[in-house]
Parts: sequence; C-alpha cells; structure tokens
Amino acid sequence: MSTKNKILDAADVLFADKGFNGTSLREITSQANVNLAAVNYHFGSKKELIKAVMSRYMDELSPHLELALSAICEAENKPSLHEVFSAFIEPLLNLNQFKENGTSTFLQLLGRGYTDSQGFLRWFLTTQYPNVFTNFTKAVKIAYPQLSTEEMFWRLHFTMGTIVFTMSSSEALIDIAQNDFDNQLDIAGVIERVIPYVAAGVAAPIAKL
Amino acid sequence: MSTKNKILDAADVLFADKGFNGTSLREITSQANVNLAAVNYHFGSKKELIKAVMSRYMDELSPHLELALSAICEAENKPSLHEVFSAFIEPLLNLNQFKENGTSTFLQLLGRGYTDSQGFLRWFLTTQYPNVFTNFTKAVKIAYPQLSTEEMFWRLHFTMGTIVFTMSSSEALIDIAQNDFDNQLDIAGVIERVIPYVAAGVAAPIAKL
DNA sequence: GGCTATTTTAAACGCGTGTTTGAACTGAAT
DNA sequence: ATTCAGTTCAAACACGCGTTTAAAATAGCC
Repeated sequence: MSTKNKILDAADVLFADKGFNGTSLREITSQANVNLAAVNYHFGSKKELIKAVMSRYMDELSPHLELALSAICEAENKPSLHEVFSAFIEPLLNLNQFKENGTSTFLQLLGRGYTDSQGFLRWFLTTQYPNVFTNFTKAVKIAYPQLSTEEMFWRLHFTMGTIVFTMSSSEALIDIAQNDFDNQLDIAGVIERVIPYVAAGVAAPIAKL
Repeated sequence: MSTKNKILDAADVLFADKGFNGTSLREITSQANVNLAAVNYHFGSKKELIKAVMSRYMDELSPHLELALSAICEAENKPSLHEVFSAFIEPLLNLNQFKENGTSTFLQLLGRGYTDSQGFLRWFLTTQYPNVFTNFTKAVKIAYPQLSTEEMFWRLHFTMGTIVFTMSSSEALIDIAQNDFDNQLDIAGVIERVIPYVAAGVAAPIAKL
C-alpha cells in the first residue's frame, strides 16, 4: 500500500476518534508506520490532509446521495419526510463496503468538522459539495410544502446537529446502551433509531410565534 | 472586581467561542488584564478553571431546573412532552440576568463540553449534578409512558445533541439566518424554535424493528 | 512602623506541536 | 554503470503551550 494511503487510513480513524485538533501528525505517522515528514511531503500541510480525508469519503458518497435525492424529487407520488431521510441510509451504509467501519468513521468525522476548527470544514463541504444540500432541501420542500423557508432552515440545522452529534459520540453511547440493555447494537441500529426522531422533528407542527 | 472573577468572565466567553482546547491561558489572562500565572495561582490548573467556569453556571441553574421539573412530575394532570421541555426555557433565559449573554454562553459551553476534552466534562456534569438528569427522565416517563427505557435513552441523547450542537454553532447560524431572512432573531428565538422540534422528535411513533 | 500572609509579577522551564532541511536511499531509463 | 526524479529519513527549527519559580508588591493586623 502506498504511503499516501497508509497516512489517510491512519488519519481518518484518529481524526474521528480524537478530533482534528486533538490528533498530532506524530500520532498519525507512527500509527501508519511512515516517517513524520511524509505528511508534509505528500499533502503539504495538516489542513490539506484533513481536506483529503474528507474528500475521500465525500467523493464516494455525494454522487449516490444526489442520485437518491433527485430520484425522490422526480417521483410520481409525493414522498414523506421519512422517505426523504431514509434516502440517506443506503448510501451511508454502503460506506462500510468502501472502507472498514466507513459509515461510523465518516459520520464521526462530520461531527468533528462542525465543532473543531471553527467552521472551516463546514465551509469546505458546502462549497465543494453544494448539490447534496440543494437536492436535500428541494426534497424536503416537496415532502412538506407548508414549511416556510426560514422554518426549514432551522429544522434542517437541528437535524444536522442531531445526526452529527449523535455520531460523534456514538461509540460511547453504544457502549453505555450495551451495558444497560445488553442487546446487540451497531451503527446501523443507531441510524434506524434516529431517522424517526429527525423525521418527526422536521414534521413538527409549526409554532405560532 | 477580583482577579478570580476577571479570569472567570474572560474564560467563559473565550471557552464558549473557541472551545476549551482552542483557548490558551495566555489569551484568557491577557483578555482579563491579569498576569498569566494568576490562573494557576487561583485555580491550580486549566482543568480546574474549566470546572469552575461550568460550576458557576450549574450552581445557579440546577436548583431552578430541579424545581421546575419536579413541579411537573407532581402536577395533577399529566403533562405533555412540550411542557416538559418548556420547563427549561425560563431557567435558561434567566441566566441572562445572572450574567450578560449568560444563556447562549452557557449553552455553547455545554456543547463544547460534550465534544472537546473526550467526555471528561460529561462525567463532571452527570456526577456533580445528577438530580437534573433523573428529574428530567422521570418527567419524560410521565409524559410519554409508552416509551421504553431504551428508546427513551436514545431519544434523550438525540435531544441533547440537537440542543448542544445548535447552541454551539448558534452565533454562526443566527448570522446566516439574519442575512437570509433579515428579521430579528436571538437566542430566545432559537430556543422557541427548537422546543417543538425536540418535543416532536421524542414523541415520534415507536419504530417497529 | 514593622511584621506577616496574601497576591502579583516577570522570567524561565520542559514539552509537544507543525513544518523545514538536506542528506540518504530507491528504482527505473539512458 | 550512470543518471536522475521520486521518495524516505533523522534531525533540527521556531513557536505556543501549561506550569513553576522566586522575587517584588500589596494589604491586613498588632
């Protein structure tokens, strides 16, 4: 395996686990069994490495997401919100074939990106992969046309928060849940539990202000 | 004003804004116009300073929260989930009288605590202020008794995620919202919007697995 | 005023960070 | 065999971090 890929593989696990700021290049390179200077040689800087880690997932994921969402938009019968959110499930779970533990690692990374590094990753994602966002809001608009643009703005961000936060602490939560209820549970189980929650949240009756 | 309080005031604004790991003692002490060594003299270490910042809010907040939640539990008529979550509003907003921008600062700090510092703050809060949590789950159990303990565990964590994540990025979101929809909006407005969302999420129909 | 305890101060310490350097090594094309 | 671009390597660099030190300043009490 190439040095570049060894670095990417080590980096995304560590980034997901301890955050971008919380992971040093020395940890990454020693985990990957490569020289410290290799990161700067192959990627230029730590920031570029972060982008590369995220791009590897997004380049795989975003075409499938765009396809699934636009299929929903062009369907004959009006979709439910539950169906809109469910469109994410398959592409996300397919990341596990793309890379071991790909789904949970990616979602954890997403969570890190929103809270670490003062929003630079949020900027990166929304500017580099805008179609995912526009297709998604379009689908929600079809499924729940009464929702004003402003209300939708907030509810989608609440949803983003729910997903992202849940996933960035999912390992700890799964541990707790397994101790307390001792039934098997994995990332797919968490996703299946969170979908009804966010769908109901977005579908909530509109508050009179 | 005492040096200790100058440090606390400077610290909680900076911590809320840039996270615990992202804020250095040098930033804090220069913002507070005190000597660098004052933090270690008065608090012992950075970790203890973080605890002190959180305790200042929690000691003010937790009695009111416990009271409001236990009042709901002992009420004659069964409360709705919306009422349970609304119990948080007044105590939270009263933090603005306790300290300027107290509400949003505290909620941002809470968000930081969950993602920074690998969960040590989560441990601190749940062990130091357990009654808030137990009263809350008790109230939810009354409002929605069909919900299994396991399902409730997950939905409460989803809720925590929604709140915490929203608040830790609330400033940026309010900025965006104000540009796009140009109507006035503040932290109270965000809270009023998020309550229906989380209430509906927790109240979602139980998925058949 | 003189003594004591508390607080403030400037300076330094040790360490970990991201990055850079220049030499050593590798492997294929001439 | 030699050349040369591509890659690896150990070492160092400059910097920021939390913390510690010991002297100076301050305040409170007899």
